[in-house]
Amino acid sequence: MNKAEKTKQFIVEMTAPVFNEKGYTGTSLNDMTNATGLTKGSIYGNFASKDEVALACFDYNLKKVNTIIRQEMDKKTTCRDKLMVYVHIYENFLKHPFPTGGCPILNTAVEADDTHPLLKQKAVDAFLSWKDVIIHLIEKGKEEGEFSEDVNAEQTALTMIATIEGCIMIAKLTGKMNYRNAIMQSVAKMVDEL
Amino acid sequence: MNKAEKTKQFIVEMTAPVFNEKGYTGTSLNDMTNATGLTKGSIYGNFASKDEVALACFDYNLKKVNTIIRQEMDKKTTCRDKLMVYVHIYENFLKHPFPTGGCPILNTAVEADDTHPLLKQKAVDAFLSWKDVIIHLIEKGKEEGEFSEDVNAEQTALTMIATIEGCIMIAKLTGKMNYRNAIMQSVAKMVDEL
DNA sequence: TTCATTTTATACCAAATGGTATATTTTTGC
DNA sequence: GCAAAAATATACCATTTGGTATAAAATGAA
Repeated sequence: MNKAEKTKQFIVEMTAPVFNEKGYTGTSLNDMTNATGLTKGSIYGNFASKDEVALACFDYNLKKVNTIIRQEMDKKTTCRDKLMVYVHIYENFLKHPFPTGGCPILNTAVEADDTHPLLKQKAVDAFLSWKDVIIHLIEKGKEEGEFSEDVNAEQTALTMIATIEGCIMIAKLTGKMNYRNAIMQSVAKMVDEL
Repeated sequence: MNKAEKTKQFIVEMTAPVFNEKGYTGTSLNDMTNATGLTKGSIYGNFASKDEVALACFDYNLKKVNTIIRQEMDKKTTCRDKLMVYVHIYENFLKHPFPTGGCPILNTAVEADDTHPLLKQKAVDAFLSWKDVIIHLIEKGKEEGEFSEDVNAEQTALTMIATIEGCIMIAKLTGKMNYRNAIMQSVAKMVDEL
């Protein structure tokens, strides 16, 4: 990894939290120079535009979440326990190196309507792949006799994600940890009843 | 209602969808003059700042949602049917005069972190009052023997709201109506099992 | 109808925005 | 250790930002 690649990585690492907190429009080039300590020229020497940095930051933030989830899932053996990882992670996400500003999918989905199609597409892809992970876990659980055969995998996946994302929004909005715990308990019940 | 009040109302009506779609930071004074056809001077003759317009727009958008919900609820008699109103409204919200850009609570919650405290406070208040409405409906349903006594009203309210908001986010992100329907079906099941 | 008051438009402001051309420094292969 | 290449900083650019002073026009009570 040469200097340029290191700096590129550095810029992403330092600005990713800012983009996730303030959003694409809310983050200015000034914010980016402040976060990195670099100058505009330096940033534009490594990236073609603000957009390009924002896209790289989304990937970085998403990868951060996905790494945590995969790590925790690998520790579990049953499909039910693997699904429960979502509950446990969001129940005490302070213990994990979670991206500052919350879920990048939620943040991007809400901000990037028609204004930032590339960013929105990344959010769509991330959501669909998350849904697939859950669906496959449920189908595998069915095959292995862990879950009931008449569980609707896609509906369950969609509802789980919706509830978790809503939970993140509410927790961030109100700051109430017991709200978050109550909602995640419902998700746990949902997984239990599969 | 004199001219000034009419214009104020007009400005809010025309800019409310823009604020809800593009967010506070994403909406410029230019957007506001375009949406209204008025000039900056005219807008600033009726409002002290962009903030003040944004706050009025949030109230306007929220009232729009709440009016629809209250109207539909008044048509129902049982607590279960009243709770189901949320399901039916979001299942085919195209039939209702829903604010452009989706749920103002969700949009504001995600954007207004620490940057716009007044806007955030409005979102918090709106959320809490929504939660209270559901809690009261559940408690009333318990009293009237409609729901089981051991239902946790607050947990149910929180989970319902989380799922609905997550549903709105997913529907807007993917544009898939069947995703939305699947999730709302889960909410319906939740209300059914009370 | 008049005239004071309110409402709207014009023309401006400083600051911040995203971006770039160029100069300077730092790496890096030899 | 040195030149070529790459990375970074400086200084600038046009445009847009939120906002305002002031002039023009519309309104409304007498």
